[in-house]
Amino acid sequence: MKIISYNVNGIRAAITKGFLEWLEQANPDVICLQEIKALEEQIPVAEFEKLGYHYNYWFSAQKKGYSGVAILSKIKPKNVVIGTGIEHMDFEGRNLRMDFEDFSVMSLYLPSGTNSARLDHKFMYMDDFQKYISDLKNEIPHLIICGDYNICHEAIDIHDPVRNKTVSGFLPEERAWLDVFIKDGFVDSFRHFNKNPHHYTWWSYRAGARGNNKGWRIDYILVTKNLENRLERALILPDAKHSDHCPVMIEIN
DNA sequence: ATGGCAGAAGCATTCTGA
Repeated sequence: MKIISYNVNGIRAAITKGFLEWLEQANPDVICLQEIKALEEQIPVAEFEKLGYHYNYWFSAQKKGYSGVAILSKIKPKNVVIGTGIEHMDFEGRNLRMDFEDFSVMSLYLPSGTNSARLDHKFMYMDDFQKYISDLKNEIPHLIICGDYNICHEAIDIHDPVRNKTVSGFLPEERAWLDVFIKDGFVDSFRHFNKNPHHYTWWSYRAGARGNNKGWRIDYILVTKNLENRLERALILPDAKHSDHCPVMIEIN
């Protein structure tokens, strides 16, 4: 089973850049999207149906054109959960889950900390998300959390760890949170197979950052440890260029 | 230390991103 996670930075803009053709080629069974920046009625959902994605769920933010996540699946889920049930984590459309026979797949868009108010919100989200997942693992022991965590884990996950140590996304407190979150029961699927530096999933649009590979690795597919021995592959797909992020992928048996 | 680019709303410019 192939699972992809992709922050598309606006699904409509991504489609104008060939996202649908890419999706047909990549052909995942399940794709988790973040930053769809659209309401369901603004999205050409029939195009996804044509590609075999018959189980599509879109969770938009209350604010038009902002944030929002989705999961598209070729496989019928047993159950779908929209949001966490906690208001401050749900009003911006950041969390969606599909339960399949022997594991669940979540699409997560963790807030960014662009200013001090948003950073406070991000930390609150992180704290409550950690508790939410800690409880959820009792109910759903086999869990795959795909998404944009807006946090680089380690120094090798960013092109310039010195310059960015006071920038949200690479703050010591954010990195420590992600470190504990992972160590408390998850495997970072990409790092399970690849320990090398210079692999990123987001680049600024500015100053030729992508061409110079000055990026950050902030998109992850974390799987619970009980799924580790079922991982067959994990890749970053930097050739897909419909967004300032690129997709990440796993194959799991 | 600063700026640089892009998507979307809604129609000029503002907000947001990380």
